[in-house]
Amino acid sequence: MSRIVYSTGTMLGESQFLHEKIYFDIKQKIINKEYKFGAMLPKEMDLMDIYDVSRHTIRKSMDRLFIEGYIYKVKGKGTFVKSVKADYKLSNLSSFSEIMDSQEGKPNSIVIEAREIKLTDRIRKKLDVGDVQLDTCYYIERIRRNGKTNLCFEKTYINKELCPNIIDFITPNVSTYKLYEDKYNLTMDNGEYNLEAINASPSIAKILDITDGDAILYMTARITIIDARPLYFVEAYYIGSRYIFSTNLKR
Amino acid sequence: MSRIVYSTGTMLGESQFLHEKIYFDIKQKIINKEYKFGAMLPKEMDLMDIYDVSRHTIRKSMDRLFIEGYIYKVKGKGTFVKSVKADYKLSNLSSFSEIMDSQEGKPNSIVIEAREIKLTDRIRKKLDVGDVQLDTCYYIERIRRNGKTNLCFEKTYINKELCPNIIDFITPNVSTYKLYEDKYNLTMDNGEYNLEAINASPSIAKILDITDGDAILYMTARITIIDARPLYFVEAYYIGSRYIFSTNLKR
DNA sequence: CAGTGGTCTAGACCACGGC
DNA sequence: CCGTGGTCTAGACCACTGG
Repeated sequence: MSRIVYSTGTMLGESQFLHEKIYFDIKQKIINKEYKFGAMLPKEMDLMDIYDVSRHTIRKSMDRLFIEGYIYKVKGKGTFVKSVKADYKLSNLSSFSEIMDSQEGKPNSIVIEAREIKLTDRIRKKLDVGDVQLDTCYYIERIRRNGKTNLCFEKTYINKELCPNIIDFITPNVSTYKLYEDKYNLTMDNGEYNLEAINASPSIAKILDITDGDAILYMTARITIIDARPLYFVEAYYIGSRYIFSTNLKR
Repeated sequence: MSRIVYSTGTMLGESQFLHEKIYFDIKQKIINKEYKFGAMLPKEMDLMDIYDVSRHTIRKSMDRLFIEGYIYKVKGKGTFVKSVKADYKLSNLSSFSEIMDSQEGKPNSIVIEAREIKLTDRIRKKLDVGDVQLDTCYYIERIRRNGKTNLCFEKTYINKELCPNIIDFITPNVSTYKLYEDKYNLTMDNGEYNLEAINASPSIAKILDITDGDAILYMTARITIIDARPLYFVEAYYIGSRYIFSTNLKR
């Protein structure tokens, strides 16, 4: 059994766990082309010797590399590096990416409104768990911008149960994301997204300072926490010519 | 150690593997509310007795239930059923879902064109692996419909290397999906999707029989096979008022 | 403190691919 | 046939939770 020899160069991550260290190390080697596209990785037995760990630990590292799209396996043959760059990590919950170079102008937002409102049936369906009866929720209306360019108009409906008094902390450029995580210790877990194309109505056009009928990417999403309780529901009107939604879907 | 007692009722799936049988069984019990929303599952030790298997096998079943969003775990406390229905299985590669009730009219398509074309630089970038030099690809132009209603106009660029002569098998309602899988034994693995909203150009409007300027959901996607080689690149113009794109993104 | 899930080991047998 | 990854077992120790 040899000693552990990890890749040199930029470290991708640290971990206290063997399987995660090995995952980072092999990922590093794939990125550094020490393991080239299409090539076969050392077989599990060899990796056991290389890292001086059990087979289970090797396989756990490989599982993660597989899920993230770096390798694939063929039973009876071996484990191979995918022939093209791949990182299937889903463009996480903040998955809208700007077309425009964000070199000039920083992302910022204008809060138009932040208050408690009565729930409509439509929104209640999105925020309700079933047994709890919600009457009100927090409502935030914002324009998101890049520098002085409008990007989208956004309405957010927040589950009051999960983050009481959150509107008291809302300021123009506060990250609601950070509020959820730090102030309320909530971890966002899943988002159900819907996207469609619509023509801007006169009122939306006015808010976004665009022309009536311009193409709008209308997105709704319900974001939930770890036990699947809805944290918030958001509807957003993205100016079509300024945003692209990107994602990876596996199999 | 007791004997295995599986759920009765509708079977969700069969498997030769213990971990998969247990996965199906627990999923069944969650759906049947034998394990209720928010409730704690039996601890791993108990599940080992219930199913008469080792801890590793139990944990493998639980891993899958976790990935698909049925359960969550809290270290030191236990494993719990998510409080709301959840199935995170990504709305797989055919993830466009119709708004319109598909009760009337069946999905069908009109092939406008199917031939071999020279690659432009733009398409080559999407289909190239790097070392191989592609000169041509297969090109298919289609209108997808539901009954007599147009849904989208679609241009597909297919990697010739992976499925030679595929255009000879293209007929109006053939499933290209099935061709890839059955005729060429290719398994689609991943898709990188981009979505944006645009106003219909005069030419697109004419093809889809809509009005100039109507909102269009313009989607491009590159679909790859297991070793990450691109199988095809597609660009599609979905009539905004008739389609919604839905997906789940985790964390 | 006891109880839970998370990590890790050492080993066995099987299924599939290719020679 | 051999070599590969896939399944499964039996057991150990650790880290976090809660009373």
